[in-house]
Amino acid sequence: MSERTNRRELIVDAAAALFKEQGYTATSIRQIADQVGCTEAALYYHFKDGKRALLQAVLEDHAPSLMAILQGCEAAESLHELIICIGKNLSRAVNKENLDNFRWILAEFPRMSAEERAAVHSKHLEFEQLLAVQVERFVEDSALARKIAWTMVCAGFGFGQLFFNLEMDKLVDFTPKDLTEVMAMALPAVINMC
Amino acid sequence: MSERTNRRELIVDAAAALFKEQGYTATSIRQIADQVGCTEAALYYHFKDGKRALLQAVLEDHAPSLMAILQGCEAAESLHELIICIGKNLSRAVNKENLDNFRWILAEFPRMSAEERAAVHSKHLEFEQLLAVQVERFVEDSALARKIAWTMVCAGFGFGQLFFNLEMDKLVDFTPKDLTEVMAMALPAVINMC
DNA sequence: GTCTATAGTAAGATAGAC
DNA sequence: GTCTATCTTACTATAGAC
Repeated sequence: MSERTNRRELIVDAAAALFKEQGYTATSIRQIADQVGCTEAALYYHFKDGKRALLQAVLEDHAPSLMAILQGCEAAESLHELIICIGKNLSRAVNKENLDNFRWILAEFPRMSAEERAAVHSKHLEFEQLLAVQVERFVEDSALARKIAWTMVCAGFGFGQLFFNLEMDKLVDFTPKDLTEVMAMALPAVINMC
Repeated sequence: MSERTNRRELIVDAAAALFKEQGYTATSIRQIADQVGCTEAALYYHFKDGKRALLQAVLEDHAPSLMAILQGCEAAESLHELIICIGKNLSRAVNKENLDNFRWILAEFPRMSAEERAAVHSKHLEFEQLLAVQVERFVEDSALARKIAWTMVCAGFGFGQLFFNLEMDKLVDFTPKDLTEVMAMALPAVINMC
C-alpha cells in the first residue's frame, strides 16, 4: 500500500471519503479543502478543471476492489468447494469500505461520462472473467460456466446491497454464510442437468 | 391509477422525477418549481418544511413496486415452475422506472431518517414474506424456504443493479432469462439435499 | 393559493501577492 | 505551492401584496 502523503494524494483521499459519504453533488470544494487543511485555491492548483477533475481522480484511485473475492480459490477441487471458498472471502469483502464504494458508484453512474463508465465496466468485467476461469475448471460447457459465474456475481452483489447498504441485516437473519450454503448446494446441480 | 392533477401532487411527481434523475441534493427547489410551472414560494406553501418535506412525500408516494414480481405465481405447481414464473415477471419488472427507483433509494438511504429507513425496510420485508409463502408450498423446512427466497431476491436485485443500472447488459450477454434458467435448474436441487 | 421581491448563505472558480 | 480576497452565480427560505 502506498503512503499517499503528498498534498495531491491527500486531496484525492479526502474527496473520496466525502463523495462516498455524501455524494458528489452534495460535497463542496470548500469542504474538501477544509478536511485537507488547505484553501480552495490550493485545490484548484492541483486540479485545474475543478470538481470534475477531482471526481475522475477518485474514480481512478478508489475503485472498489473485487479481486480479494477470488483469493485462494485456485485450490478448490470442485464447484462446491469453489463456492464455499468464495463465500468465505465474501464475508470479509462485505464491509463498509467496499460497499460504500459500490453504492456510490451506482449512485453516480447515471451522471458519469462515457470514459468514466467504461472504467467502471472494465473493473467488473475483469473480475467476472477471472471468476469464469475458475468456474470453467468444473463446468465443461463454457457458456454455461459463464452463466453460473454471473449468477454468483448477481447474488453476491445483491446480497451486499440489500443486507449491508439497505441494512436488511438488522431485520432479517440471512448471512453471507446462508447465501453461500444455498448457492453451494444449488449450483453444482446445474452441471449434471446439461 | 389516480389522476394526480392537483398542484400538490404535481409537485411531488415532478420532485420524484428530478430526485431520481439527479439525486436529492443535486435537485434544487427552483428546478422543481420550474418543472411544475409555479414559483418557489408556491412550493413552500404546500410543503412548509421545504425540501426535506418534499423528500418524505416522494418516499411515501413513489416507493418501488415489487408486487408485480409475484403475479400469477399461485398457479405454479413446483419450485421449478415458481422460479420460471417469477423470471418472466422479472423481465418485465427490469425497466427504467423500477430500477431508477431502487438506485435512488440505495443512494439516498445513508442520509435518510430512521422513519424513512423503516418505510423502505417494510416494503422489502412485505415482498419477501409473500415470496416465502410461495416457496414454502414446495419446501417443507420453512427456514430453508426463507433462505431460498432470500437467495432469489438477492440474485434478482443484483441482476437489476449490475445489468440495468450499471449497464452491463451493453457489454455482456446475460439476460433475465439466463438468470432464471440457472436458478430454476439449481434451486430445486437444494430441497432433495436436506 | 400564487405571485414579486429580497434576505441571507454557500457554492464554484479565479486573480494576484508571497 | 499556497495564501487572501473577491467575483459571480445559485441556493433555501420568507415577507407581504394580490
